Amino acid sequence: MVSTKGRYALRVMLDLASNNLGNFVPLKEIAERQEISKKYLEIIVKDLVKGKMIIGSSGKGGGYKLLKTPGEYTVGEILEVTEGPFVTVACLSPDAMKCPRAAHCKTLPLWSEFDKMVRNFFYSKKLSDLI
Amino acid sequence: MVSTKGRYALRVMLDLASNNLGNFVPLKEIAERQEISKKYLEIIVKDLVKGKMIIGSSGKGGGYKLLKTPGEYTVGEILEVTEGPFVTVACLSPDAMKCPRAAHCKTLPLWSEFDKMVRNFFYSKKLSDLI
DNA sequence: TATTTACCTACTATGTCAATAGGTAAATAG
DNA sequence: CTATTTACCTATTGACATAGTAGGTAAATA
Repeated sequence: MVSTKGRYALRVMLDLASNNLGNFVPLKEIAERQEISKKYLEIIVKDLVKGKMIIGSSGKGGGYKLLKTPGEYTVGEILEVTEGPFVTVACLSPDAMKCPRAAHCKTLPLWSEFDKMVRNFFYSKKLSDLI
Repeated sequence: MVSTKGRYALRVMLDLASNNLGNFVPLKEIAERQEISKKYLEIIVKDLVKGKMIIGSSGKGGGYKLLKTPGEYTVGEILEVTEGPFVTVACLSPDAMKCPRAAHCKTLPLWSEFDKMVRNFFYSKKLSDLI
């Protein structure tokens, strides 16, 4: 299940890509266009800044801006920056304790294959594919 | 994210498929073999019974039994019976209020395509593929 | 200096997950 | 007919995540 955080992040990135005239775009404008609470978006863009997806500038004339062209972003990296690593099953989480049943678990290969498919799907979609 | 409920359900079904000698298998045995709390499994098998995946019989000599051959179950139906319908994004949930942005939403087709892929993945896997 | 913007810490209501607790009803073996 | 075994039932709980809100400070510009 993809949460609002990841979905909104993608919409922010798309909004910036569409209104990308080289200028900084204030979050207020994005919030209005996307009809999402500005307060909540603050949390999300913070993650995007930390993950080097966008850059922010304070003060008058400030706002947010993409760091690369829309073709250079994948949907996968945008989602991972905001939602954490793609792990559809706890057994496959990097920080999960090693399951003693893993070696002979009949279901693990299924989850592993699924995980791989999901990752591949999102990493093969570019931000520019959605414009 | 697939929860323990769905994962355990799949393991119960596989356990029944492997110990399927036509007899009823007591939950206690399944719980011991799978190293899962019997109490928690009760909730899960209840869903499986309600979803017509298995049948239960009380009293001595009782337990649970598959209703069909392992080749006639898909992983998808087992997961849906225990975890509810496959919906990776709230916007696509059947009981979600219709989003007014849906018509011109740039991201909706992506989620829709993803959902379809997930569904197709799990419905093309048979229980017998995991034995 | 006033205004606009990002950026920061903290808080909260609601819901889901992953169980646990303590029973009742049904079926069979002796 | 009684004891045992099994499924089946309702309710509760602690921990955590989700989806925000509240109220500020710092930075940059006009």
